[in-house]
Amino acid sequence: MKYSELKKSLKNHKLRITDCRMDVLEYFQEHTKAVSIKDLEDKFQEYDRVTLYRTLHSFEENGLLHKIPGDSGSAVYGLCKDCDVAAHHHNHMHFRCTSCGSTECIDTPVEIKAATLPDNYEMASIDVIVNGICNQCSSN
Amino acid sequence: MKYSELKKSLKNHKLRITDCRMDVLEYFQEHTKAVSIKDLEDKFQEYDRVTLYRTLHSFEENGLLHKIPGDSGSAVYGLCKDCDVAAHHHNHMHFRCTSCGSTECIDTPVEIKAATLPDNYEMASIDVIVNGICNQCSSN
DNA sequence: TTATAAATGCAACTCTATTGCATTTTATTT
DNA sequence: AAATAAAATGCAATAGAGTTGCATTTATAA
Ligand SMILES: [Mn+2]
Ligand SMILES: [Mn+2]
Ligand SMILES: [Zn+2]
Ligand SMILES: [Zn+2]
Repeated sequence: MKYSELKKSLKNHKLRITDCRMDVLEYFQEHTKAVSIKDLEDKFQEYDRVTLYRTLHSFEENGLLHKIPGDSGSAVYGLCKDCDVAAHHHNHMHFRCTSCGSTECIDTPVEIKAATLPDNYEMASIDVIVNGICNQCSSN
Repeated sequence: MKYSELKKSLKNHKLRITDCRMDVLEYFQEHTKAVSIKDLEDKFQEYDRVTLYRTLHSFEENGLLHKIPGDSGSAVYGLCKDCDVAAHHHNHMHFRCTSCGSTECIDTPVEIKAATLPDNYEMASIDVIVNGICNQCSSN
């Protein structure tokens, strides 16, 4: 993605333009799989760990990234499609490969039927995580 | 649950009978909400933290407990219904209350239609996490 | 260009979880 | 009941993920 587009994206999400943010956003654009803080630390050794953490937080806060639930360990993040500063709104699911450990957003729309909850439970949102073997791993 | 029942349950799952395991298993039986290591540390100060961790691991390994995916922070565990040493098999969903932070297993069966995945992705299992307000919080 | 607010780097710190090893306990065999 | 082998426990040290405070630098707007 072009430099000017990245910049516009940051501005649209009310974020100041900094080297770190530009580089991290570009990195996300270039990768289909979800990204961990570890990935960023390895890739961007010129930035402090804390700055990378704060970059992820500001991106999440302002609707550029969403945190993807995982069993534990390190959190992973995926690019948002249509979220903004005001609110996140997602309806896609996530795929976690048990072979290579990668996680990715799956955009093929899935009908998630409103869950049947017991009385007095109010649903706000739903996360669906599919576990299995990803395309890359299944072809090896 | 009776002492003899707890004991039988441990034996059925190929686990040796120890004080810590008996107490922890009983604790899980008495609680409907998912339990964190923090809960156990607070409750069972007579056992070392490491022992509690190892208890959770052995229970998970042997089909007594399942780990419930969470955004991050500390892991939580729920009692298994019909799992054994050989394998876990779950088809229930989890409810996470955004007000009190609790997580619990929801047993009302939910039709989770096989997700439409892109080519060459193989699904093995699926986790559904519903976020919202739990019954206790909604009545306050 | 200057002023203000925000972002960064660094060090220290907290919290969660794991590992190694000596000791104790459990289950099994005699 | 006593001896044995295997497993569980406690303790200390270590590792890893993430956060906080503060001085310095940078981005934006006046
Ligand atoms: Mn996603
Ligand atoms: Mn459950
Ligand atoms: Zn894979
Ligand atoms: Zn609640």
